[in-house]
Amino acid sequence: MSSIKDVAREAQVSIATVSRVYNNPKVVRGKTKERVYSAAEKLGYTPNFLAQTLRKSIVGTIIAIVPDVSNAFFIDMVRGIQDYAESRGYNVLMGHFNLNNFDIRKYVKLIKSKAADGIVMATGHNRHFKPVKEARNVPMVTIEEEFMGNPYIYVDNFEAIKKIVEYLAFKGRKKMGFLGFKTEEERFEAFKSALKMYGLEYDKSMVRKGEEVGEAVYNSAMEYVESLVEKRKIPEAIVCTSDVLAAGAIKWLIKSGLNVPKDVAVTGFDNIEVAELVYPGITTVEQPHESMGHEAARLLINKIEGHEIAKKIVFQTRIIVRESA
Amino acid sequence: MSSIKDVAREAQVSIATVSRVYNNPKVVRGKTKERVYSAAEKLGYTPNFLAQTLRKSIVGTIIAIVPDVSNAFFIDMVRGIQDYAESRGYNVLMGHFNLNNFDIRKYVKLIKSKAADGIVMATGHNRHFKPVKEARNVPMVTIEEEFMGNPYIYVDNFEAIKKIVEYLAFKGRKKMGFLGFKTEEERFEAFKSALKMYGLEYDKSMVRKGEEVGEAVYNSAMEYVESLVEKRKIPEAIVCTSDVLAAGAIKWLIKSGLNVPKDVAVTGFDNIEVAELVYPGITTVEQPHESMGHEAARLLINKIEGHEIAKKIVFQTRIIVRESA
DNA sequence: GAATTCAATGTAAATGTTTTCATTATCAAC
DNA sequence: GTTGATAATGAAAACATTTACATTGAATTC
Repeated sequence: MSSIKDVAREAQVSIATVSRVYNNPKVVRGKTKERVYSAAEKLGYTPNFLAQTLRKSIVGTIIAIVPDVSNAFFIDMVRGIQDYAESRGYNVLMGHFNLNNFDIRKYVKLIKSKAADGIVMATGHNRHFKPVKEARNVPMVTIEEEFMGNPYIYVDNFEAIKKIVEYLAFKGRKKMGFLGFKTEEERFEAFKSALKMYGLEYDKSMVRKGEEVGEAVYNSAMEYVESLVEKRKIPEAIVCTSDVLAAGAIKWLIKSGLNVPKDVAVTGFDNIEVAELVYPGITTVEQPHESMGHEAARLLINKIEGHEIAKKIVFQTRIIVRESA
Repeated sequence: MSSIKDVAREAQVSIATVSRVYNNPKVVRGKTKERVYSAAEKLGYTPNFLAQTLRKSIVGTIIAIVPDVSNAFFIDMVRGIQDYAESRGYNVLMGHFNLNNFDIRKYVKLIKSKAADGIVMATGHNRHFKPVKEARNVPMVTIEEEFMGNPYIYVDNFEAIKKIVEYLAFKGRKKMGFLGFKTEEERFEAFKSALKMYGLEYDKSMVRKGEEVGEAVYNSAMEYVESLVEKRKIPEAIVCTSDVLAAGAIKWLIKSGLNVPKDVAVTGFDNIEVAELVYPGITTVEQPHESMGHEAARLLINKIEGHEIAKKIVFQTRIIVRESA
């Protein structure tokens, strides 16, 4: 690989001039520029990124940490992050983690060692991670939940679930079940509080909150439906905390000879492709994943570059009505 | 940020010794090591990644380029890449592309500028990208198809489709349709050739090959089923080139009052979560996405580190039988 | 006690840039 | 033809490391 020195020699100028041609071309004479360009072309020269950032001490890379869950909406989020980062000239380093052995220190180290400038962490499990002192001064933005006092992007889960329950209540459904995970406390609280708000009875036996770690989403839905059928306590509606759960529930309800939505209405959360793909299509809450990623990256990069940024950005959701409810 | 110099001063040793403590600890005396460690601890020192790699001229970063399509299996692939890269101490930089305006030169530049060491490109559209001369000596491994003579990871599509057709023929299905995309030439050829092999008739009116670019997968399935129903030419089986297509087809078949699999059997490709999630579950071909990513990363890193590597790795597939066929 | 080894450490060059400051070239004005 | 101003360029320091080579000091051998 040829370096700036080689180009300088070839073009018969100093290395400073070559550098200027790339960084501040207007200060160098047209003819000299020509010489430098053709020398660079001839030698196949590309400025060395490492040397550049070492000298300028700004890296231009952010880390996106997403959970080790093949959930379609994380891709959209990552794309949002990546797209925006690119528009600001930043690269995105992929990080992912297993819920059961996540150690953010690995990523913090990348920041401290100047391999990257900041972190976007996209997960709904922040509360389960203990704060690490090393992460004190690391530029960080989280999605879904706050973490260590950093700015975060947030979807109004409470309002979303309230709207769902309201919609179902409006359609005349009274006995409602809930299918979600233990970690989704906010959504569950919203569910109970919405029931109360609309004067509906809360029946604990129609609730399942699975362990997120290591439990297949699909199995959770299956077991839930099986237990309902066994107990002969079929709700008129089931509020699910994801489209995948909803799809699973629908499948097993149909298999059990029940009709969706006639016997049981089912709602999802996320509005991922699956919601449109299954039959009946899933009525769900749309989360603007890509925009969320976008905003997260924007906040982070602004923070990295020393601008004042918002402490919290709340996204509102909307209900997408399909056939399942 | 404190540098090696500060640590050296604090520990009263030369910077070379500090460096050795991190890179070759066994050559430095226990007591000295102690002093250096505690100085580093006190100053919160982490070796500067940029300076390290600049000096050592090995970066430890690979780029993973995936299509700008939220297809679930790309996540698995990326995870495979990331997982393996991590095990070898490499970082993964995310790249993605739009089919209609992809320019690999952007990523090639990252390699030339030493921001990364090599590229894994995961797409089934390589043949549509024109070779760029800049990419000549860039370490690169592609998934699904060859590109510019680079090593690649490959799934035996021909064999896979043959097995599917065989399975359907064995189940007594005679009139078969095909739903895929124009770019999936190999799978289509396999379909036709398998029909011939089993003495079945090829009916062009039961084939749809959509334009991949810009066309929603879901719509493609819908239009396909609608046209079949309209023409009153319902095949006994439909071979789809992805699970998403299959799910869409199933949905519209059911909506049209047909029974899957009784009236029409439907098969997918990929074995992504959706295949399990919908009702009826989709009989499909499993592609080992994660392993493919894994292997791709392995090949690439070995190449980067100068080892001899295979020109091509072929993965075999297997049929996963569910309810749809 | 001098010579020999070898372990531990230090010195300084090298990696490829950017940028400050200094120098030289160019040109207009007198 | 000086002078002065300005435009163009160069020299060298700085960024934070690693590492080949040199030096020191202690232990071992005779």
